[in-house]
Amino acid sequence: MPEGPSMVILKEAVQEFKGKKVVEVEGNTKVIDKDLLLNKAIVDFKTWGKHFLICFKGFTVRVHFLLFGTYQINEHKDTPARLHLGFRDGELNIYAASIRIIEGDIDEAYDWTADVMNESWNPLAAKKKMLARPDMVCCDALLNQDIFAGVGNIIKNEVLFRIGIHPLSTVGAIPKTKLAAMIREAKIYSFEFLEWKKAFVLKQHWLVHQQRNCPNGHGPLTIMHLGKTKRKSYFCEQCQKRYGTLENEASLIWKPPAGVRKPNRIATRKPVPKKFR
DNA sequence: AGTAGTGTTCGGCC
DNA sequence: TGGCCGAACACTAC
Repeated sequence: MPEGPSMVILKEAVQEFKGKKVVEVEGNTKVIDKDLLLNKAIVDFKTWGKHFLICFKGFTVRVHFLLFGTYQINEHKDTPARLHLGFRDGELNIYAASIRIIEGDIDEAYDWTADVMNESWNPLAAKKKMLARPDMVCCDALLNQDIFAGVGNIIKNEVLFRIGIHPLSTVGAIPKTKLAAMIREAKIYSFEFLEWKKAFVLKQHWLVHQQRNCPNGHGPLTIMHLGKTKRKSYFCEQCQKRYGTLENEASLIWKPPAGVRKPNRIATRKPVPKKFR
């Protein structure tokens, strides 16, 4: 769900509700005054990076799906929705997402030039932002939503492999052609991601992300949690060149704690049989 | 069947 | 004041 292209898919999928009046508001979100939305018409749907935006006159509902969020259109699960919008003919259900209201003009709230999927995406602005932080490592730069809104861990790993740059290379030290390639590929890969995801063939195009071996035959990939973000990087030491030196290198390499892991779910729930969904 | 992950925010602590 | 860290969130493909 979470990366930018998935938000574009969602936006396209809900076009039938554009201009339609919300006639029912439910859900366990705590931050929405349900009466605020009731009987209001949806002016537009927008996306900014990983944000899905439901625009009303004078305010916008911001939806962020984080890692686990899901949605359903004209169908629903039996679990309570975080936000349910009912229309005269149809419904939109959002689960496990972060919801917020943004007051006022949405153009005031967002820098559209930072969104790799937006027509206002500005590569030069991205270049400026990166060169303002020359010591930032490339894996952090790509995940920085102020610079590359919409880019997530998959796109990060694939872009760095495509351009042959080691994730711990610093932004200021890589050749300018590589900097340009990084910015260019962030957008190109995002749109390829979009098409592959629509065709349900995204995973089979991954060259390094969640892979074991270098696609160019260099043997096992290196897999480490890197950068301030500590997100998993998959990369090939031979294909991806490292530039620049780091004073604080140790702090940018993280190992997950060994030993007993905590359960990642609080309660188990029996899956609902498909025929009841 | 148990686990890791397409992510961000928040409070607490130095 | 601010950076760093862990917890929380809560779904599902593999």
